[in-house]
Amino acid sequence: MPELPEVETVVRGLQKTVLGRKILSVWIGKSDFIDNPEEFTRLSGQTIAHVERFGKFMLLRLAKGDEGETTVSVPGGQSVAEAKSTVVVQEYAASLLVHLGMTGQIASIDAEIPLEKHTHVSLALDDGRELRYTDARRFGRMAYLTAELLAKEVAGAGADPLEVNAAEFSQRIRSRNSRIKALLLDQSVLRGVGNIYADESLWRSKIHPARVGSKLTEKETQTLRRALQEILNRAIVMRGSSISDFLDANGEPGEYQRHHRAYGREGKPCYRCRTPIRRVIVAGRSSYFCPKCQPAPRQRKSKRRKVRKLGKRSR
DNA sequence: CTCGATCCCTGGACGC
DNA sequence: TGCGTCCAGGGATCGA
Repeated sequence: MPELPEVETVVRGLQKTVLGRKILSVWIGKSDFIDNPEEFTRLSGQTIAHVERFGKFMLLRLAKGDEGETTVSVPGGQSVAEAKSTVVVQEYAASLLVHLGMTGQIASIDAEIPLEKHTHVSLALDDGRELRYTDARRFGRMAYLTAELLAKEVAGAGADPLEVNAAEFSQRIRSRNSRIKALLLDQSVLRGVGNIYADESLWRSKIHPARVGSKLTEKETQTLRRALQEILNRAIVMRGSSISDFLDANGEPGEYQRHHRAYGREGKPCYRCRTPIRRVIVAGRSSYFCPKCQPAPRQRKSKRRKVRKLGKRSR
């Protein structure tokens, strides 16, 4: 499932293959995962001026006509190179947003190659290739966004886990009464973390997934932050995790799945203490953890039990 | 605010 | 061989 490292890997691939390419025409198959398929005709004639990642989203920034990225005007006299490093760039009139969901793949493919069964969008490019989006389960999402819509889209997003500093991370986690697993998965807390890297970072920092954010110590919180960043960075280097069917923009699988220490390892020995890894559902998601290294929190609110007992008695 | 449940969707695993 | 069932999960949504 594409999370931050997988999306980053795909983005880097696209930067090598589609940057500066002009979109000549648009083909759409099934469109129920597209916000506004009728707007996609606007893609024709536009040039892919920039490709970036925002959490688990990919943003293909578009420039009108034949202008390449080097001729895009940037407000405030910033150079394009500088603008790239800012978190949210707004100088492009429109962007194509792509979310890979569970099974989405996007890649530049030779136009001669027949469409795959679950290819739903194909953009003909000016180099004889096609930028194709393929997604069997259609849990992904695409949208043609004006600068205004993009601003709305990005408004409530959480911090980038790779850039967030100690103070902000602490504030975002320790101010909440949700379980840490839920917080890590919440894209309005941190953008880009999914089930795999949440479990991996919790295992690494020896924190049980059902611990409550506000009850983590500052030390634990910072250990978690460092673990998360190290794991994400390492996973990016390894081109992501290929479980199920993740492939990068070149159709290559990643390697990081070989380094998973918790995710998907139910019943297998913990790499630290040999205790069998367990799987529980937390925040509605499978959560893999070591019951010895990651001690469970003491009973969460006994509110339910108390209310019931007292209620019966007093009424 | 926080929770769990439900839905979306299809391929793959599993049981018979 | 084939069919039915269950499960996976990111995110939206809804009721408690």
